[in-house]
Amino acid sequence: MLLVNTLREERERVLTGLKKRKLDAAAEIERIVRLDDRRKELQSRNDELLAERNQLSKEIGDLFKSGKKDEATAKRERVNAIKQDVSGLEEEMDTVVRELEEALLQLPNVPHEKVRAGSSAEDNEVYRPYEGTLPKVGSDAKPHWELAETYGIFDLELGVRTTGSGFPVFTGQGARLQRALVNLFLDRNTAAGYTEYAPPLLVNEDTARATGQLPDKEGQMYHVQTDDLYLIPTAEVPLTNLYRGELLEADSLPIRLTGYTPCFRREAGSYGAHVRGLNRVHQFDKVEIVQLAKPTESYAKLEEMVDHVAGLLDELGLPYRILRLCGGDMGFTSAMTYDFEVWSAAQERWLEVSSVSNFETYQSNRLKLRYRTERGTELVHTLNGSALALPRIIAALLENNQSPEGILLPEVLHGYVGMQRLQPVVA
RNA sequence: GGAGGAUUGGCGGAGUGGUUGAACGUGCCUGAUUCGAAAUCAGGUGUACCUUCACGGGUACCGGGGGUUCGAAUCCCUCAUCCUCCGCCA
Repeated sequence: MLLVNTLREERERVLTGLKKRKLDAAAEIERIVRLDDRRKELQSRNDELLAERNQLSKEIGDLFKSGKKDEATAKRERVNAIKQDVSGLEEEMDTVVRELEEALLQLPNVPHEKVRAGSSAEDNEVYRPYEGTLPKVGSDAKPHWELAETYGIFDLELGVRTTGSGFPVFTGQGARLQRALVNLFLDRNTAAGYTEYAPPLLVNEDTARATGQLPDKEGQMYHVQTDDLYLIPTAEVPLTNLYRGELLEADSLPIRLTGYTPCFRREAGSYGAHVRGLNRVHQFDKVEIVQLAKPTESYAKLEEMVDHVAGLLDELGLPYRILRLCGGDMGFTSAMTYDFEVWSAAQERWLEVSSVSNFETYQSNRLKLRYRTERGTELVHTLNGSALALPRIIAALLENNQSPEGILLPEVLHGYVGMQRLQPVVA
């Protein structure tokens, strides 16, 4: 959530920034500033009345002690009148504040200066292209959903039986591969200074609101109505919220967190070839990294995270490119986002496997997550990224590394999986 | 699921209606003492919002919300969390 003061003091930057999202917010910002003016006015008036009440109450106490009942009674009437006014003012203030909050909640984050304007994925900028030549796997190459049958990696039909479509059941060496990847990623992340957490998979409404899933993405989360809890769409939500409401010391920053969790997404909509197999599912595994950083350092940390994720993909030997998303394709809460896409040789398309973002103070404002500076307190910057999301990594590994000898695993996985290649389970 | 107890500042812990943002201790900061340090002594030490060019002033906050009262950390209602005991359970 943007700060009203930002809207006041950096109006032009906000407006030009939001235009990159194809959003003209001039009128809305004007309205918000006016609401905030009204809020201040009401609070000033209310504070004055309360000050008078406090003063009179003191006097009443003294008058009673010295037995001047009549004077006390007169002042008591004045206080009662003040209370009337106060309750009226507070009611109006509640209305104004609620309206203000709702309006602010509707405004997305301001894209960073370097972010391109654009309305869709078409306009994204290739930030770091793939340098090598893309692997060719021949015309008889199979997509991963066919390989999954041959090699017993996962079974979508079983998922339908237990749950419904979009809930893959990983089987045998597929389940093993999955676990191996989780372990590899967590090991690499903790080695890079990220502290490992295993957070809850269900979160309450305050938590979902603080990182921006509510109200913007309400329909994308599974909601457990009986207990009013949400299944997490990403570990970002519980991990970042671990620090909600904290006032940190400057020397504790940056804070680096990592965690493995299943992620749940309703993703109502598109069907067809693009969502076959593991390309888009309702439940998937992901290892996430999160950083809390000083504003002056956050973009350096963003680059650090990008390099870290790139290192993981290098180790896996997967061809990938890095995009810097345009304004229109970025998430609501992000100021700058890099997407990582791996090449899926049999499908001959790029698959998104990681998204690394700087949210600046957009989340920390909702989180009330600050740190102490020489001058006072300041909101920290929050960042996060996938390191990595598993299904499409598995898809790419299967497709790119298929061979007559089986699925050749990258060396880094040999120890983790306990084999050098996956063998067919059916002829 | 049932019964009881608790929730106060960085920490410990007072405080059952009035001048208490909160005793006392401890931690931390500054100064004095010291060659330096320890010890000791003195002073300071929360957050948010409103207001002010500034100095400063004001309001709110003692788990959350609501109420009683001229006045609430203190009384009432409600919710949450934690602890203890019982039940159930991976």
